[in-house]
Amino acid sequence: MEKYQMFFPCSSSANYPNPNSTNIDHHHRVGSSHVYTNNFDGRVDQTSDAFLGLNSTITTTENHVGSSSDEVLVHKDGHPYQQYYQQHYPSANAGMSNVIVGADHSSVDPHRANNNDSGKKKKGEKKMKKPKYAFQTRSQVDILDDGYRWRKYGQKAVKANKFPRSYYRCTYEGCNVKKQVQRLSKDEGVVVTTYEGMHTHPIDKPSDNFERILNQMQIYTPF
DNA sequence: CGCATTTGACCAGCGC
DNA sequence: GCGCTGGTCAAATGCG
Repeated sequence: MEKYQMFFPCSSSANYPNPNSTNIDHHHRVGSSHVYTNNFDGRVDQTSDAFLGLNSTITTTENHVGSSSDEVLVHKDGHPYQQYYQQHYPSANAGMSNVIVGADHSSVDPHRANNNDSGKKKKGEKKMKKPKYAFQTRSQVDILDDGYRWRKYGQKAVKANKFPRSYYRCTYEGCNVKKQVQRLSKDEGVVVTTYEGMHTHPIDKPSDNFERILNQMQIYTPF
């Protein structure tokens, strides 16, 4: 079951290509309006403006970093998730051609979320940054069953997107993992799930959750 | 009854 | 300073 967890941004496993680790300290910081899509044939396609309107600010200029803008980080030598996934799920490659996309180190609730509670941030404290990982999938359902239990805590209309963004938090006690789910307005079939933080506990439904996600995906060709 | 969802209010950061 | 936007809170509501 760990293996599922490792693919998601929630594991602290050393096998997971953690963007915070030295493995990726030569990562290439790309413009915030770019997204990398796996092809699993060794290429990493760069598509423009595909980070989904996840934040409207990221679609404006390349070096602009707004309050909530996302800096998409990719591994210098290709996509780490791609490599990891190929290693562990070689049989499912076909279904993964539409999957993600990118990780970022955007700012996270600088005023409240001091990692795990109550929130009040001390004056002068620097913004905390947590890695975020965005999964772009083509799916009829918004919520992909990743095996964890989530509680919805908010929903917001997003600029330039007719679909609202939903905010979820892991319900496991002490676990502060969050995710955002949003459907693309320019392609209603595409759902973007952004994970933030790391789970501090085993998966709740350890069975076949990852395969289930794959089954919910359809092949996505950007153009 | 307990838990999850909805939704308006609130707050902070940013650009102008 | 003001308005806009994203993110969160929390009371109200819904549901099994």
